[in-house]
Amino acid sequence: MAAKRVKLLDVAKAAGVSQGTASNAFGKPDLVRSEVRDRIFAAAKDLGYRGPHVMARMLRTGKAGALGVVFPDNLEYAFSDPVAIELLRGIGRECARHGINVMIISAENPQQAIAAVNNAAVDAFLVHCYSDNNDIISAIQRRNQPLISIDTDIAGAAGTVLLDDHAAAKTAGAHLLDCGARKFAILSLQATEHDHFGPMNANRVGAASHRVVRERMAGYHDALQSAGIAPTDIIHVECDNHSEHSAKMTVEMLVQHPEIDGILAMSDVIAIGALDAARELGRKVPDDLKVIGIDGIVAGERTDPPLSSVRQDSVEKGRLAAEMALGEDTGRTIILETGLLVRGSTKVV
Amino acid sequence: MAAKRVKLLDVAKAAGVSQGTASNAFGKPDLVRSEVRDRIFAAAKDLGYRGPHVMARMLRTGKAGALGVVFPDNLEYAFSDPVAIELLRGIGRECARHGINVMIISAENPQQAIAAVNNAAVDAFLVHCYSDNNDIISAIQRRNQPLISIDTDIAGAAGTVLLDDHAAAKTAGAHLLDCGARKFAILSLQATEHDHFGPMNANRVGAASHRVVRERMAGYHDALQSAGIAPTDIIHVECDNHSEHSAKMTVEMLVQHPEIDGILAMSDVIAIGALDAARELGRKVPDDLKVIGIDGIVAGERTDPPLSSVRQDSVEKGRLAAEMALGEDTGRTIILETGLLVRGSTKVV
DNA sequence: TTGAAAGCGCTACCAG
DNA sequence: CTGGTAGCGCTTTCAA
Repeated sequence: MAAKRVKLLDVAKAAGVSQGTASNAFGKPDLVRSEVRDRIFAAAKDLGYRGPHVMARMLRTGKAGALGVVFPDNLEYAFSDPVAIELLRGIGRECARHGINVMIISAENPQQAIAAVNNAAVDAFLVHCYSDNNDIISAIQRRNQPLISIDTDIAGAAGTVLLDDHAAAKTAGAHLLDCGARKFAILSLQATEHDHFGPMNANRVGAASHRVVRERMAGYHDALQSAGIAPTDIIHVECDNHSEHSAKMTVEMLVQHPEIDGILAMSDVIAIGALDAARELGRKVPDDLKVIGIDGIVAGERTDPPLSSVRQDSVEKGRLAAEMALGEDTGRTIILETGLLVRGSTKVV
Repeated sequence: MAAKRVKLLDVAKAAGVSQGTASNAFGKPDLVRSEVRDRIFAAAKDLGYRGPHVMARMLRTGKAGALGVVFPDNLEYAFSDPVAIELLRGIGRECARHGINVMIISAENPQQAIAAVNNAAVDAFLVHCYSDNNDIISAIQRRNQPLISIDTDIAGAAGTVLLDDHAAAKTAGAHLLDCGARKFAILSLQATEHDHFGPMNANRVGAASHRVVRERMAGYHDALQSAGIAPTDIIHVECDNHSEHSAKMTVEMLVQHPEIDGILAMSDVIAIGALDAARELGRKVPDDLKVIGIDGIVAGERTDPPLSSVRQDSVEKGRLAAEMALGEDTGRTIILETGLLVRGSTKVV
């Protein structure tokens, strides 16, 4: 029951060596003659010593052996969004390579999240967020440890990993035009820190503070503009990043604007909801209505019809972020490639 | 750049109080007169003090403020299996309620995993595994901290959360019988520490050391036995828990045993692969062939046809495990309910 | 309320 | 290679 009792000094005494040597036997075995080492291990086993105390070692060395991962925009996001999970998979893989654990900063609300950040024994932080004006991010910065930002630019970050979101969205828009769509709707991710789900007016569209939303919006508009379609000709709807919610929004939208024949969704999760909505309304995809997402999640292979998308490699994104956090060179920004993924929701294949 | 420079003592001196009082100002504000407290905070801000040093606090208090989660059977499992992710969601939710972070123990191989366990500053471990004879588990036990086991019985655990796997499988078997299936295949999860994927002979079936496999197997056999179907009349195939793999196994199996009209899969992931295989071979589900999984994952709603299953509440399973780890009462075993989920893969609905 | 001082257990340094 | 020892930064007695 009792916590850790016997300590290194006890072992050292029992083995007739100094504490320093005992420490080396565990931490740097090569520095200790094998004969002495065996004696130390024997004494340790004898006394029931469980190995160096983790927290004491941390304090002494200043290394936590863990990377903190934070999702300031949505604290439940880590284990609910498929893209976040791919990100974590990449992070986990790279951390494993380095013998480092992954700490998920978990909290119920932003205030708790700040405390969670302050209590986390980690060597660096990986932050996935949509914008950088955020108390949680400030709290992380105050810790003065390397901070890698994913999908946003954070001033002073030790590294940044991003997509070319503008290009990705432009690709999606161009593809729908190619497929013959002419009357468009954009299903946007949440545009600012405060949600305003539902139809977006021009003000709201312009107010997007989330970098990802701003860039993708501009990319869509760019693509459509080149076909003579102005932003004011486009229906904009802000959706929560859940298929159920986007399905509901899409139903309302399609009822009110039955002329829409092309839906540009800022995430595959949102796009999948749009497909559900289309099915519910009896709209034929891709004949009547074309739908394309962004992300290229695996679930998109199994939808009915399979979802076209602009894929990104989220696993690699996470891996790179972790690599930067664990590496030396600082201040770099990596921009990942994206690519068109044509499936049944835009074209009969 | 430099690490944390100014320390509590500096702040205390600057504010003209003792270190103890300064500590209290941060940790137990109520014990310090507000006037003094303000002076301390002012000094802190002045000197650029960033708040108590996490590792030092840990060493002193012995609390890590984090729960460790380990998947000894498959270290990549955490971020790839949908059931594991639900588990993590539940764990994350409960930890958030308690202001505790979640540490995922990550490693590339079992040996590294032992090091990862030993380096993890956590207050307790949550272990999801199929069987308990495992070096990683021994390493965790050596840490002498509360250990909650999920889906297996581990001797000496501070708590255990399980399903009634026997009943769950029996339910699945009985349902397929109800639906008219008469010639069965069981797609098993990996049965022992060492994989042996492919057709299982009676020896292999009997050798299952993984508790979940043993129980589910017995449950299936039980159900079918009552219809006069002996275990020897059943085709058994051991599958990796990936749809691609189970699809391949299922194709081979159905080619060799075209008479099969009922597939009992030990997980939904495996069952989804079986559906893919059936489609590939042009078998009509559910008319020609009925398929049922276990788990009730969300993805099963979107397969073609939607997947019948015996659902479990994995989120709640994780939440309960975390609750036990964070709570006081020790040694309990919780057995969660399961329930039949009828969808299109067994019955025209 | 506040102050003084004792460690938490270890690793890294320096001397031999 | 090995021994001695300082000190990582904090919280928490215990006394005043």
